This record gives sequence, C-alpha cells and structure tokens, in this order.
Amino acid sequence: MTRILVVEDNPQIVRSLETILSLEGYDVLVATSGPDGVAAAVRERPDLILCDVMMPGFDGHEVLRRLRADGDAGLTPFIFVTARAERADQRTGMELGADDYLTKPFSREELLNAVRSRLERAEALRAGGGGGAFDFSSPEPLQTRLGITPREAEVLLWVAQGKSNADIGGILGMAEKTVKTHLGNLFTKLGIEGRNAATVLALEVLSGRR
Amino acid sequence: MTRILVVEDNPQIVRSLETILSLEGYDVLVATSGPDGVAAAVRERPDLILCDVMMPGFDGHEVLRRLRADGDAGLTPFIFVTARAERADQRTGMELGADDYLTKPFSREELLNAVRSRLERAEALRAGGGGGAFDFSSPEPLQTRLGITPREAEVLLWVAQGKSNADIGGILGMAEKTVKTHLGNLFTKLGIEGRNAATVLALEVLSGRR
DNA sequence: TGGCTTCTGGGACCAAAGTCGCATTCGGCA
DNA sequence: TGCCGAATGCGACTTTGGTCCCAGAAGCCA
Repeated sequence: MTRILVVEDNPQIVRSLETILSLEGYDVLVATSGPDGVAAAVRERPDLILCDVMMPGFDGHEVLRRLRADGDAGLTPFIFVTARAERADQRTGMELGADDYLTKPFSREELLNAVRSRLERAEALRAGGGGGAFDFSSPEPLQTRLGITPREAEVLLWVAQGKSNADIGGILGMAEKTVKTHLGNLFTKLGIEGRNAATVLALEVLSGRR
Repeated sequence: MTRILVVEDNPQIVRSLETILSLEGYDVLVATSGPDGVAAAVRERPDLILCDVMMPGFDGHEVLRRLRADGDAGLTPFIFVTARAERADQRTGMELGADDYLTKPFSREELLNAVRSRLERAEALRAGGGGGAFDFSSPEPLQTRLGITPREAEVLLWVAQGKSNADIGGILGMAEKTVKTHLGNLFTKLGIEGRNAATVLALEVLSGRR
C-alpha cells in the first residue's frame, strides 16, 4: 500500500486531496502544521509527502529542511503545494531540493501526474540505482556545460520539466517578465529558438549525453 | 574540411546557401537537379546533403530514396529544404527517414543550427556507436510505449524535435489545425499539459529510459 | 571611481499555442 | 449493412510565449 503524507492546514484542500488520492487507492495521512508534519514523516515513513508552503508552526521550507537533515526521511519524494502568488521567498525551496511544485489551483490530473511521476522516479532510483528519467536535482550541470549563469540554469531546469513561465516565476520567486528575460538571453546564448529546443538541449545534458 | 552538397534548382536559394555556408568554413558543392544530386552524392561523398523537395528531373523524395538504397551514401545526414505551402505529399519524406526539414523562409541561424546539429549527430554515431542524442529515427517506440495512434506518434516525434505546429503540418502533409487536434488528443491521453511536457515524456521514451 | 556582468522588472506588441465544438472521410469489423 | 475509431479539417476564441527596448540595483574587478 502506498502511503502519502499530506501536510496542510487548510481543511478545504486537505479534504480535496484526501478525496482524490484515496479514490486512486493511496493511503492518506494528514498533518496540519509544520511540526506535526515532521513528526509524522519521521514516525510513519510515508512513500511521498505533499506539503503546503504557508503553514502555522513553521512553514514548508522548514519542514523540508529538517527532513533533508534527517537522512532516511530525506529521501522521500517531496512535493510543495503552492499558490502562484505565494513566492518561494529567499528561494529556499529550490535550494533545498524539493522534487516538484504543484501550483494552486491544480486539477485532479495535475495532482495525480505529479504524484505518480515522483513515485515512479523514487522506485526507479531504488531499483536501477541510476534513475529512470533525467536528473533534475541540480542546475549545476546545465550551468557549467552550457556556459550560462546560475540563475539562467535554474530557469532552464524548470523549463525542462515542463513548467510554464508563470509557474517558474512562482517557484523561483521572480516576476514572469524576468523569467522571459532570462529565457530570451538563454535563447541567444545557446543559439536556439523556443523553449522546446531549450528543453531538448537541457535534457541532453541532464541525461549525461553531452 | 567539411563538405556540404546542395541540391537545389533555384539560383536565388543556391546563392544564399552558398554565401552563408562558405562563410562558416564549409566546402559547398552544388547540383541543380535530382539526377545530378544523386550522381554528385555518390561521386563526392559529402558530409551532409541539403536538398530541395521540388525540383526538375525527379524530386527530393526520389533523391533520398535512391541514396538510402545505395548503402554508403545512405548514411549521410540529409536535410530537406521545403516551403510551408509545399506539403510533403504522401508523407514519403518522413517515411524515408530524412533527418530534418528546413522550412523556407529560414534564417541564417536556423540553417546553421540544423546543419551543425546533424553533423554533430553523425559524428557521435561514428564515434560512440550509440549516438550523442536521442533516437528520432522512428515514431514506433512512442506509439507502442505510450499507447497512442500512429499519426499521433508522428506528430509527437516532431514536437519533440522542436518543430512548430505549422512546420509539422508541412512535414506530415496535414493542416496546422489537424496538428493541433492531434496534440490536444495527445495531451488528454497522456494526462499532460502543453507541448513541453509532451517533449519531456517523448524524450524519456526515446532515450530508452522508459 | 568607472566599467562590467548578473539579476531584476516594466510596457508594448506580435506570433504561436491551445481550447471548444462540429463535421467529413475511410477502413475494419460485428 | 451499420457502427466505430482513426484521421482529417474549419472557425472563433483565449492564453502563453517571445521579442524589442529600456532601466535600476548589486557585486566584482582593475
């Protein structure tokens, strides 16, 4: 049985998540504050964690930080649930290595996709030892191999994961306009046209083929 | 010295291609008809062939067909030069495995990008034996592994290579509207949003990791 | 101090992508 | 024969993406 821990204080969202996830056969655990979330994660060892950014006690970033420090629980796939307006301040989310960001409002399909893909990825990591997909854990390879700036590399990393400009702005804590500016510079530097070509290039790098 | 064979009857375009390519240090050979093109390709063994679709003698498709049958010359990177309006009738271009399509009018950058990327790819094939990028040679893996229709797989294959809807319509011989319809169906079937996410999925499959 | 790069944003504007609803053709298959 | 899925096409519309031009703040280095 696959167990998912939901760390979220808004009852509306908790109910919605519970409904969707249980219908898919997942076992749903709930914690309604940061401290409770950390405790539950350590105690229950869920297969995946969905965590809101804004919460009482301490926020989602702090939850992630503590879990990553924990070692064992630090390997659990971790997905942030965030509104577009809520900027990931100080960009701590990214730097701490959240596996994905789910932007509110999200559809049933978006939620299930994010959950499934992260579970599959974790599974592949355990089994194959190398991974079933690409390594999105760090923008560093993109920066060094493509000769771009750190910020550009971060933007590209999320573009290559299929995020929209608006989402990326939310995740990295910058305006959508700024995302566009970085992308424009990126296109020029890399001599390509369009985010799609950028995605292909990035994935070539991230798959270790360049 | 890298040698490029241009098979094109329109003097305007020949001049333009020659100017751009020689400036980049490529050695440019020219043939102005299908038969001449085949003869030149077999005799000169260029490193890459740029070939117009519409031509006297026989057309670009026929040139490609004969070269592919030839064996040795069949391995040379082959890029079709085509106008958006000229549809790849009977979709023979795709089925015969042209490496890329360059849509008129094209910019200097587009031309050089296509040429460079195909040369690099051929180089990687000779050296590494496996390839430096992804295997775009057939839509079949996409079809079977993702459970989509043949036509949808063809569309996806070109989306994953960064082509626009209009270009894909030209390449596959269908209206842009139809490309959009297929893509819409694809998004629903795969449970994703946007061509970028589709690209990531497709590349995972084409990299042999799924 | 002066120049350089990086990162950040705004406004205007055009092009491309994507959605919704509807309709036709064609080939298998019950 | 009649139905169905696959493939194709059109129109109208909304949303993103991308470009051009511009400009301020911060940090590094000669």
